Amino acid sequence: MIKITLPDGSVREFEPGVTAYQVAASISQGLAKAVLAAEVNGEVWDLTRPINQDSSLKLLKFEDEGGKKTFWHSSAHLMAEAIEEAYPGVKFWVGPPLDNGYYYDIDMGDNKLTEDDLRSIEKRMTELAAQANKYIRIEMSKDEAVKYFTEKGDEYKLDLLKGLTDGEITFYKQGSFTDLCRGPHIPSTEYIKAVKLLSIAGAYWKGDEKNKQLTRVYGITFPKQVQLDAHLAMLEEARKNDHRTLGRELEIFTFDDEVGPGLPLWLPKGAAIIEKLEKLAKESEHEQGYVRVKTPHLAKEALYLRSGHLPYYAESMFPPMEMDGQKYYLKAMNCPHHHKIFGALPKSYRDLPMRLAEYGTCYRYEQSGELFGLMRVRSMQMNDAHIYCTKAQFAEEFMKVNELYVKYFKIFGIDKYQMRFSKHEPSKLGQKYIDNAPLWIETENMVREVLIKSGVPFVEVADEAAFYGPKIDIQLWSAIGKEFTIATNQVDFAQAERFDLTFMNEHNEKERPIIIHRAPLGTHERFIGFLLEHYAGKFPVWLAPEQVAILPISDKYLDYAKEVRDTLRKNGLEVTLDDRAEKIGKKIRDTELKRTPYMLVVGEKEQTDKAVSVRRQGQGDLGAMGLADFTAKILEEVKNYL
RNA sequence: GCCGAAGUAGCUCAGCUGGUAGAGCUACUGAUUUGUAAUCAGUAGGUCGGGGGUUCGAUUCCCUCCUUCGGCUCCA
Repeated sequence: MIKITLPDGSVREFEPGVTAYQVAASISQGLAKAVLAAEVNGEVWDLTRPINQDSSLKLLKFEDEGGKKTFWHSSAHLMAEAIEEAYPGVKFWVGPPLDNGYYYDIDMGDNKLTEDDLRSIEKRMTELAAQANKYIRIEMSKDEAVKYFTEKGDEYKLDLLKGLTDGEITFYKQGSFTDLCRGPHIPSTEYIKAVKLLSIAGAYWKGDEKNKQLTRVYGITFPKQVQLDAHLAMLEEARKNDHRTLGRELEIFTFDDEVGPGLPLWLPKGAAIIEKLEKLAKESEHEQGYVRVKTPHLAKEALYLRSGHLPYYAESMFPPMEMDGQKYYLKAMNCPHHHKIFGALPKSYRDLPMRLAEYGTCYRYEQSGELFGLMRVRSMQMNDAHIYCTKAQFAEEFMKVNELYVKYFKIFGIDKYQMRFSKHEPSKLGQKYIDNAPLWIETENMVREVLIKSGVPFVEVADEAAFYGPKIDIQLWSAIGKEFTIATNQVDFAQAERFDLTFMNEHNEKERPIIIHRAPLGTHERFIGFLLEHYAGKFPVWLAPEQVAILPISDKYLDYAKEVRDTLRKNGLEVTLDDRAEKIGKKIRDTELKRTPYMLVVGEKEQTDKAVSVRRQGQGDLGAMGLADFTAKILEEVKNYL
């Protein structure tokens, strides 16, 4: 007998060779029906795989992460079966589960998939699922596997086999489809009741754009139709919170064909938000001893040759324009200009740390396919600053930048983010990264030490650094689940030398500063795009582009309404007056939809009492209040970033 | 840039297999003077993304360019 330990700590005894399914069945029939896979000693297994020794066991249902992943992985195989059946001879690369569904990368040969084809594949998948075919695990030696795929002429699976050794090669078969696969899988296709294929896309083989492009089909499945319906409804709902939709509805920004792709136009309300963000940043930076500078939007080629951007970054820059026999580039970043400012006057160690800040506008030639609303644009204004400091000051300066992040994220109520320590990739020195291995290692160690000391959780990722040094990126997710770097904090050990930047130290010797590039609020474009989604358009009072709307009951009270408006405006608030000849219900409805935080209803009573009837967006009527009291209340909220 | 899809009024969308376009909201005008999520009536608004082709005739079919969307690659 072997001992099976369940997550609640209870131990049950079984004959060796017992399967997780049998364990589930011994507990209850209902459980046995719902369970999809099992975690055996921390590893996800097929339900039908025999367990031969004492083990810990966790039964995974669809609701469990591992169960879901297994379910979708098996669904990918089911889709592959339907596709192979309809298009014999197509070759399959990989078909992994995702957080929401799965995909399979396929070399379709000369076949092309259309949306209509997806519908018929879906239909066939449902039919195949109903056949209740079992997913059968087959162990195979490497020689056998190589032979199988050589005969099949499948170079993709042969390529996968290269990385595998004997003993770890398994195949899975369901119905007519057999695939090289490590598994695990659900017991049978009959669990898959609801199928939706979401999209067709091209995906480069192994993610390298020099390779052939395969056809990637995205899909999602569920054990119940109602779950699929709910999922699709949720996607629909998420689309309503997409910053592109909200940006249009709330009149924040627009794009125009004649201005150009990726070049957003900020409408007055968008500009109002920008003003407030800048105010916050400028005040915060001022407190931390930053000084502000201003630099032009272009510069001669020589500047970017010196900075190293041209060799490493040219593809992302707009092509140069010729003037007076010189090439000029639109700036893709502010640092070279700032370095020139640092270098313009001799510096002493007493001047350091020197923190040069600018909301500089940069232009980057993003590939057309990458443009994405405000999140990925070609002109952007960065919450930029460069800190020039000594090695001894580095840790403290770096920590202070982190403090800024934390302060900002608290104000904005951002709690779901990931701090990513982006490192270089040694094999790409001299191509993607400046060729100085020891300096990379030294700097990365320095950054890691500071990060560990700061106690903020972070992940390390290779091959994500800037060309001049490692960086800390803050990753956030958009309403529709796209991941973005919102903020960045970069260490630069290369440019001080390239620009020959020095300061005189205490011993009357010239020394190079370390440079920190930092942009805690990223760019206005991406940050406001993110905020739109984060707040679902309901900006807090301090940040709202329209903070108060005054809604007179009728035009008899317009004079008083104007008085209220002017009083609030004198206090620096963004106020509008709805003087349309509409009924109050209509005015309220329209203002609610604009997400204006405060509505002030004014009529006979308010005029007599010098008062306002306050209505909070999303909350309803808060009752009447003296105008002076309301002004004090809202100013207090603004002051506290509420 | 690559693979796939789409582009009709300011917005959301309708327009069967080719016979030069329609609704709701918005805007404007008038009436209504209104008390916490839509008052009524009228008016205006589109070289159907641009260009070219096929056709007696193109929003509809074909080509091409532009833009947008879903991905890939890339990135703040």
